[in-house]
Amino acid sequence: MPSPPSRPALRARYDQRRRRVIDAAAHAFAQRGYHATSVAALLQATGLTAGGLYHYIATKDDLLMLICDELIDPLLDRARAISAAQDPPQDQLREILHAWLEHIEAHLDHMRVFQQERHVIEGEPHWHEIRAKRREFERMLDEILARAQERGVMRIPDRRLALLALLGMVNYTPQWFHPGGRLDAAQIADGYCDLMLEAYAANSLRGSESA
Amino acid sequence: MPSPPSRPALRARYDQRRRRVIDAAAHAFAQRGYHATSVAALLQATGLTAGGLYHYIATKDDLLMLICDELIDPLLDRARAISAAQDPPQDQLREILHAWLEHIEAHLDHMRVFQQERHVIEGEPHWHEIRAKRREFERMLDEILARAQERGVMRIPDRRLALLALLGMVNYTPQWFHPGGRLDAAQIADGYCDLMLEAYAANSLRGSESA
Amino acid sequence: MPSPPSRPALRARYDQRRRRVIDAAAHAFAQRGYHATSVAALLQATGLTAGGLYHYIATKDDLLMLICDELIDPLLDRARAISAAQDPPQDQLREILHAWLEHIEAHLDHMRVFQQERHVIEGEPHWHEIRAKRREFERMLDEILARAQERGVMRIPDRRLALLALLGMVNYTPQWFHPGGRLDAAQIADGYCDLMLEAYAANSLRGSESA
Amino acid sequence: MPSPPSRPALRARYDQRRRRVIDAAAHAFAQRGYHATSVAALLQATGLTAGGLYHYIATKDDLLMLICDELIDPLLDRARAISAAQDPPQDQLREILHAWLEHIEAHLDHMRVFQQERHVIEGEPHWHEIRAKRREFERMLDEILARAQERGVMRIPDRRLALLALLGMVNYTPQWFHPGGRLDAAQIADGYCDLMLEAYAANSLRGSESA
DNA sequence: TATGAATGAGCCTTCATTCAT
DNA sequence: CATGAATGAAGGCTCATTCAT
Repeated sequence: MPSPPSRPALRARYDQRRRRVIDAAAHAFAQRGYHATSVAALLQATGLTAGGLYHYIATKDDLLMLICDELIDPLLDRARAISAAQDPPQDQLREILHAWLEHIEAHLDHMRVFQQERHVIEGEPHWHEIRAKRREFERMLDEILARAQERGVMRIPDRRLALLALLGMVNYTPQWFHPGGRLDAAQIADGYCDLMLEAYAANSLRGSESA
Repeated sequence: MPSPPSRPALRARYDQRRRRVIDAAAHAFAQRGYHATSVAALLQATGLTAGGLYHYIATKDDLLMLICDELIDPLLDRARAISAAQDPPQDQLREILHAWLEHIEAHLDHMRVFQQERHVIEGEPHWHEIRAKRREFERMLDEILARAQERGVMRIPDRRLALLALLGMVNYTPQWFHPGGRLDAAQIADGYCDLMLEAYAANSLRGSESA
Repeated sequence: MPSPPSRPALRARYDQRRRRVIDAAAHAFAQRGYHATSVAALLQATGLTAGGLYHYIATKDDLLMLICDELIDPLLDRARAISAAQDPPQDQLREILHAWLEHIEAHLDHMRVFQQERHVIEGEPHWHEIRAKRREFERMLDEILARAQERGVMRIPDRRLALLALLGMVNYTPQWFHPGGRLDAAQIADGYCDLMLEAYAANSLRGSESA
Repeated sequence: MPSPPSRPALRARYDQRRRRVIDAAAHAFAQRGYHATSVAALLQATGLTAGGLYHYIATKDDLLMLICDELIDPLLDRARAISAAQDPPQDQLREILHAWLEHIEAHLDHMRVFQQERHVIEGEPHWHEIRAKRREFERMLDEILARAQERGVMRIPDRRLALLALLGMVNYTPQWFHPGGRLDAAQIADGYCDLMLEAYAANSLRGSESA
């Protein structure tokens, strides 16, 4: 893998082609799995030859990391922005879920790969960076729930479990979501948000009764 | 793979050893992943030799199917029993979640493997049987939700999404659950059950207001 | 590369076959060079298949180290014995040269490989051990020269240069020696020994004159 | 590889750059070995681009031949001159050794490559020319020894072995020589020359005694 | 019965060289 | 002239599985 060209004009073309390679790989990995996708299959999918592919990536593993990398950063940025704006926590929750599910919708293959190839990803040297970003994202979610509790908007018996339930339902989404289906990202986000807000509504009848 | 011994005394010992092989494999696959676990590693983990291992299994893939097989049937049986007994749907939901999470707790490695190695499992000829069982389980869950709706116990805006959310949170559990931790299977089951019941409570304040 | 069998009977057969592999590789490397000898060529030379070869070695590089390893130790042992026995230094020199050249004669291919593939060998992690042994051997040679000087048997203007000249002529030998030729190892050893003893004879005419 | 420019002004610049390429390659090959030095490394060392490099050479192998070619001819010319001038053979030996070791000193990298990459060089079609020149050089050395014997200046028990010993010590020199060290080319040449003259001195005491 | 040496197709990757731009 | 993306054959190596002993 030679270093990318530094001249801007060439660099742009290089980046574009590289992106195409990464997306094609994400699609193939999502479809058939990382291990079942041979480099030969990637060559066919990209139309490149063996040597050509390795202009854009260092390793088949590396390809996996590239898929994951470009996945996390943009979502993390949006989450930070939402978290920084001091909207009411229930609004923040909805916004972050919308961002998240739109991200899943936009990068469905990448998300599927990220979910499914944990063992490979965790074996990479890069892994700790990805995990750190993941944790930051989860911490922001948790803080929203905490603020909702503090402000009396939600009453959550076990916040850790609530967070894990939320992570579970969202992370499972790529496994069944298919674009153009009955539900779009926004509807799913609203569904999950309502689910959480209703479940832990501070002023629910049962909530009031048990108080 | 020679056929198992037919004399009962020998058959018992055979079955016991085979179970030990399957469990060891489940542990290794859960820890390192199916592809990263070589047959050689399995040999070391079981203390068997190459020839010895293949007395108990036909194939490495086959091992994966064995792990999955013994996983689904007992849970499916319990679910059928719960479903057949005509308890109130909210009780059925709680019972099935308890059964489910106890199953996860008891077969944590197997569950992790089942979740993580989808691509391999889906490539097996056996796969359609497993999928059929899986779908039966999900259908039973769905029917409980449907009955709860019919009887006015729950008011679910989108039952498909509610089901998928539930599947997501439970299926995600093996990824973070660790035995002897703060929460046991029963507590998690109750947490999820409450979450669902509260979220879709028919007589919630907000539910009534928005109606 | 599986670990070698521990049962003595099997171990013997294993060691014998392994030796045959190493010798065949040494021959091929000596003939065509390390890089020009593909693993496929090694397979043909040994009659093994790809997987079979890798029962005996870990790596093609490893093979090179095996060739070198078994080369140095026996000679070093003989040199130590000669060095320990406190014969007159001129006898020690002759003995060590005989041992050395017989070693070259007996392991001609290995020696050629060792001389010719320096760059590969020096890149190996094992390299520092080999270098240490090599240096010990050279130090023993140097000590013999030093003792010869001390005892007035030789008068050496520049002992370092004398040692390097000796190393040069012996190390060059594998490049032209061919078994069954006009000169055998003993004759060459004597030739080199005489060359050194005459060149630095303490009581030579010119030596005396210049003193 | 386009043909070099024919206009003299351009040709000079071309030759100069080409020389720089060859020297850089010699340095890299000497340092890391021919096979371990990729063309990419050569590009970095020279500052050229792939296309650029191939203006000056036809092939990576070709580069090796260029390194060797410019190595032998000048030394051979000097040797011929020394051989033609009918000085006493002991003076010729000294002169040729001085020329030789100065050549080594001046082209240390090239000499190292020539010594170390025998297998590659011998695979080249060009090889027979180089070998012919090499042999001519060795024949001239041998003739000097023969003349010394004829004239009674030296008494050499085995002239072939004496020649091989000399070739060995000189050819080994590039492996340990380092410019600016304790010994310069002239001192080494004298050391080797004295070594040979003393070893085979016709009128040595022991020589006379043993006769 | 139990062993472990052997199989061999297929894997990922490299790199000297070319040629459209 | 110069560029650097692309070539593609060949490389070393793996590993689930078999079977002679």
